[in-house]
Amino acid sequence: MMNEELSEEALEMIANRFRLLSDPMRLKILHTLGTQEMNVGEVVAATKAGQANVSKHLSAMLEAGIVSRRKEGLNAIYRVSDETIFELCDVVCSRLKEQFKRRQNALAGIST
Amino acid sequence: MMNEELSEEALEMIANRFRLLSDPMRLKILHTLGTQEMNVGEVVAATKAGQANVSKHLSAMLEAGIVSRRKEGLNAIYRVSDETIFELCDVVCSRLKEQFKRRQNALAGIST
DNA sequence: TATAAATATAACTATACGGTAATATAGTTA
DNA sequence: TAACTATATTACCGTATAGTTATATTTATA
Repeated sequence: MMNEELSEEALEMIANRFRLLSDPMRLKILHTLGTQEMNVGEVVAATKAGQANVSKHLSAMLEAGIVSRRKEGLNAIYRVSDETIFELCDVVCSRLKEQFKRRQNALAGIST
Repeated sequence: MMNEELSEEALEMIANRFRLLSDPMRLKILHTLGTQEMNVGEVVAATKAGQANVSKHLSAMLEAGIVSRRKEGLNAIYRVSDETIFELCDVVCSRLKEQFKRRQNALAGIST
């Protein structure tokens, strides 16, 4: 039950999902989008990143099914379509906080 | 409450944590370790990867606090010290399954 | 002390990836 | 149709990263 074999292919798919989350700019875009819909220009403005850069990141996340897109006139309107993203970030964030707190406590007894 | 500012530094720390999980070999090592303790040689044998490669990956994850190490004679014995790793992988895995099922259903009505 | 074994580190290579500038592609409006 | 706007794509560059080979380091043993 526990130690199922994980195929190389499965490992790569999981790794690829994590890889999409392993870039600060993509995290910033996702955090900027949050639960709203935004067009590319709005994301560009909010993140202060280049248009091509934002577009490329959004395309990558679209292909992975992390965001979805709809067109409205000239605008491409994106939203986060995979809510588990936020769950993943929350888990990581909590863990990091915990970890730093533990390290801080480990240093608490040292005299300056 | 929801849309807190996330500093560049925080974004990078979170991204770095995801980056460590974004490599199939590291995932394989973590999955191999599971809840057991193993020395480097055992991990090398189980993963069929190079010794230097495994050692380097373990070092990176050690520094990040994902695994811990203890020495016993000649051996370096590692174990996963961050259980949230498995939680993260589970969430991703479930999401991927769901996503593929949805795509499969979307194609169900097409005549071959 | 010399040798062997387990692990870590350094140096190197090939590749992947992020950012940017320039250009292409729609879609809109005059 | 021509000019304009929003977005996407291409080409390129610099850097980061995974894997490998060779070597260093550490500990045990003859």
